[in-house]
Formats: sequence, C-alpha cells, structure tokens
Amino acid sequence: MEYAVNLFAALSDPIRLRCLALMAKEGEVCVCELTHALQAAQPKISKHLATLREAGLVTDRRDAQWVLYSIATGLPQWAQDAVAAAVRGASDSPLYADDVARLKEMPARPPKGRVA
Amino acid sequence: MEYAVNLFAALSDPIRLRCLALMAKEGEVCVCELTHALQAAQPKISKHLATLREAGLVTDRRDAQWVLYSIATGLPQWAQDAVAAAVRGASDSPLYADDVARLKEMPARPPKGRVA
DNA sequence: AGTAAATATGCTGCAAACGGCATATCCTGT
DNA sequence: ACAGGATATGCCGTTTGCAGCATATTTACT
Repeated sequence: MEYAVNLFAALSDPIRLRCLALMAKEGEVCVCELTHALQAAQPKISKHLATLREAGLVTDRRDAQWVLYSIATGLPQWAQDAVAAAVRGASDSPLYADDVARLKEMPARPPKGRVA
Repeated sequence: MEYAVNLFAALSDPIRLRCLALMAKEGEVCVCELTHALQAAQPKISKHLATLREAGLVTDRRDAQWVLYSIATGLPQWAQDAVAAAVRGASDSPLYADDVARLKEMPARPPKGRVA
C-alpha cells in the first residue's frame, strides 16, 4: 500500500508531471532541456527529478556532462498504467504544448543518440 | 494540469486508496462500513471521503441514515484509467485483504439495494 | 419531543512538501 | 591545472496535509 501511495504522491506535482510528459514524448531528456522547457530553476528541476527517481518512476544515465532521464521500465503493470494515464492527463494541459514548443526551439540542444 | 495534480494527490493516501478499493469491490459502501473495515476513526474516514469527493473521484448519495459512496463515473478516460490502476495497486496490499475480511464479518451491516 | 445512531465539520498541533538560494560535485576543453 | 557548464545537494522559511478531538447536523425510532 505504501508503495502505491508513494507512486501517486510522486505524480501529484505539476513540475513532475510536465517532466514525465516530455520524457514520454522525447524518450530521453537531460536536465538542462527540462530547465529550459519548463522555464524553472535548475535546482528545482533536479530535486523533482530526484523525487521521481526515488519513487522508481524514472531512470537516469550519465552521458558526458549531461544526465539523461527517461521513464522507468519494469514497473508493475498497474504502475505503468498509472504513469501512462498521468502522461495523458498532463498532455491535455496547454502548459504541455508550451513546454514542447520551447524545447523544440531550444538553442544548443545537447546531441542525442550518442550512446545506447 | 492542476486537475491532474489534484487527482493524483487524492490518490496518494493509504486511507483513500483502501476506501476506493472497497468501493470498487462492493459498488457502494457507507461510512460506517468503511470505518469498521479500516478500523479507523469515523471523522478521519469522513474527511478522507470529502477529499475524494472534492477531487471528483467519488459520488455520495443518502439512503436513510446512511450515506453511500461509490466511484464516480463520467471522468475523462485517462482519469478512469488512473483510478483503475490505483485500485489494482491497492488491492495488492495485505491491508486490502484484511479490510475485505473485516467488512465481510461486520455485524449489523446496513441493508443493500434498497434504492436504485 | 427526546434519544441514539450515522455522518460531517471546525479547531489545533505536528510533520512533510515545496520554493529559493547558496554551494558542492562532476565533466569537458584548453 | 584551470575555467566553465551541467547537475546535485544542503539549508531555511513558508505552506500544506494529516491526525485527534470535540461538536454540529441529520435521520430513525418510540
């Protein structure tokens, strides 16, 4: 029960939902991309990503100076369904469209697909 | 976005998840049944049910001296999926089995199906 | 009308969550 | 070795959520 509670608590924050929605769309995103897309302070983003990581919802991997985050796999089916529903719900918001637009026009976007 | 945040916040409490799981199983349950099944104080249950009601996740209807709660219908599809996932996640817990057992053996259980 | 059961609400204290800021760590290029 | 960009973490003040208790409200029964 506490596992489920922690999972839904991790989903109950606008910054975290917006990060998850971008990860769902992009596959992998680094912290500076999220910082730029959401127009939020970097420590704020980092701490919310830590919350998602501790809840087991995302995985991070280092690639050069960047840390790339993506939605975790291998969760229980109901948890995957919950995350998918959260992403769909978050994508309904106009905030999400703005985030996507800002990410698209981000200058000096870190290179993608360097390492598998 | 705030709508989604409120929904997941409503799902991030053990009492509320257990109530939802029992509603999913029973269809409708009254406050005294939840109080008995969860072995929690009545004001505590009532306040958590108010939280669920304000989040739009449950509907209540009065039947004589009882107020019967059930999972709301007509939510956006992603929200229904989220609730269904929450119920499945909550049902994984041994707490849920205990709640079901206590409800089954509850003495003087209020009559069901009196009004449609 | 009066009592008892069922339910809801108000109040208070405490603990957890969040934002902002400063700072530490890690990596890259020179 | 140094400088700068990217990321993480610690601290602090404020807010939010929750538990516990008392109390109000509604309903049924006599």
